[in-house]
Amino acid sequence: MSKVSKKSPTEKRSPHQEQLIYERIFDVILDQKLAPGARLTEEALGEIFGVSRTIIRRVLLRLSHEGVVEIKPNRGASVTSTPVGEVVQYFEARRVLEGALMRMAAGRANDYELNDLRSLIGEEKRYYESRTRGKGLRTSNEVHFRIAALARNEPLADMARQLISRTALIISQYQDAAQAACAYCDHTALVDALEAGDPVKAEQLMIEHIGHIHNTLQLSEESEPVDLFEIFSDEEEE
Amino acid sequence: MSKVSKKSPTEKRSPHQEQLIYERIFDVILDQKLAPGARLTEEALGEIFGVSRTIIRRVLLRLSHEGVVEIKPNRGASVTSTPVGEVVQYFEARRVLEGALMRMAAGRANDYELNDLRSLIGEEKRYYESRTRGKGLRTSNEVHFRIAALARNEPLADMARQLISRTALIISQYQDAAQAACAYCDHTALVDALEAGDPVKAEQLMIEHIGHIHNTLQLSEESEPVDLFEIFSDEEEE
DNA sequence: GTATTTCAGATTGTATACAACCATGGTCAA
DNA sequence: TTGACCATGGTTGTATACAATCTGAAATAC
Repeated sequence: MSKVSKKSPTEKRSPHQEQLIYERIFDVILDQKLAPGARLTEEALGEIFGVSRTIIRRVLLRLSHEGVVEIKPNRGASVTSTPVGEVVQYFEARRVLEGALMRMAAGRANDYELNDLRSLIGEEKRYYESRTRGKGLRTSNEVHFRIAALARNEPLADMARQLISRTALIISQYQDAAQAACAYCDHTALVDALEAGDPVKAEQLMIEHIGHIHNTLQLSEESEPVDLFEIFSDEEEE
Repeated sequence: MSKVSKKSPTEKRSPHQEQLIYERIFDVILDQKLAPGARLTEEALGEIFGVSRTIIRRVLLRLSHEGVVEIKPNRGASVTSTPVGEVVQYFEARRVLEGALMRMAAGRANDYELNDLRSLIGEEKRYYESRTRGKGLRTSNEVHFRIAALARNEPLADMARQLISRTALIISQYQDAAQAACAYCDHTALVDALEAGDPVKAEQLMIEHIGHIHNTLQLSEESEPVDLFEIFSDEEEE
């Protein structure tokens, strides 16, 4: 009864099936249909996607390596819940990495790539205006992915990709849907700076843009998993 | 007959067995006992370490995710061989990342951490003087790991770790054993800069240090897998 | 009534069986 | 001799069986 996507026999044994499952799970998490902390049991996922636990296990392993899910020994996988205190580190990391990439990318993009980026930003705008949260967030990521690729440094771009994906999870955890509106305005400015080819300005804009995203988050600690020890620790000692 | 390390019954089912196997394989690669391109068959490794292919598979998956081995569908895993042309990207990536980390770490280390680093560098020096190549390389990595940790930014430090490991593989591929001598001199200067707390100077030293390492590599393309197309491509067109 | 123990259900950990696939070498025809 | 074809051995891909482990609740003792 819970078979969400019973595969048609024709697409069985597709070589990308693992990739597809990976994306489906990640999408569901970004859409907040699976909240941070939610458990991902292997058998259930296997049944949903019509494969054995073996495949699911590999997908979960990959997701865990990218920090999107956490795997605890004998306890299985659950969607990563980022403590408020660690959020700032991820945004600092993005400023450092994507700032550097932006500096390297300035002036290196050809017209084709720039047009491509601008049309992608148009798409992003439409998603946000139609309140399609998950899709918008993913398109926004794609913009950052492509900018990272323009620096022509595979290892750095790979790391940026990881970091951007990981941050998307944080955003979906801490951002009110209403706040998500204005990312694409910044993005247009970023592309303009790339075209102009001023490395210092380009880096500065990226750093500010990431700061803007960071500022839209509601970093209150209310619904955090409570640490009872911390709460009671200094009650009598003062 | 090929059972290298038949486990004693007492250490069976150790929770770290996977981690141990991971390290053993990585060590062997860094010691150049397994050259780039060498195949790693699952069954053989399983027999060697006394576990089933299941475990080996996970280890290989992890190694591949870190870029140390390459897994091709239906063809299995082999030690990654980095083309000469990509080497420069890895070193550029390290300059960017570790430079930033060094800037962030400057002045943040306490005396305990500094002493720890200095004694580690002493160890490193001994390994290099006694011509223990693999051990020396790994200790050298450890110095970089710890410096990265001093910036107090987990995500960035994690990425630096990945990059450093990956670069170690490149070094073992392209560096003559004889050239490996002088890393620890630079390292002492790095620690001094951290203690002094001058971010700009600290970053500059790290960038230069990584440049030094890069310069010791023998980046000739002799034993590279030859691309016949490239060789013959412009012969008649000029 | 509280705390401890114990047991059942559910879930993950590992090994293994079998299917799918690829590479190699040999055979045969041109 | 060259090229295509096919068979075979070895290796990976996937599913599944069983063992180990954890969780939670009921039962028992105090």
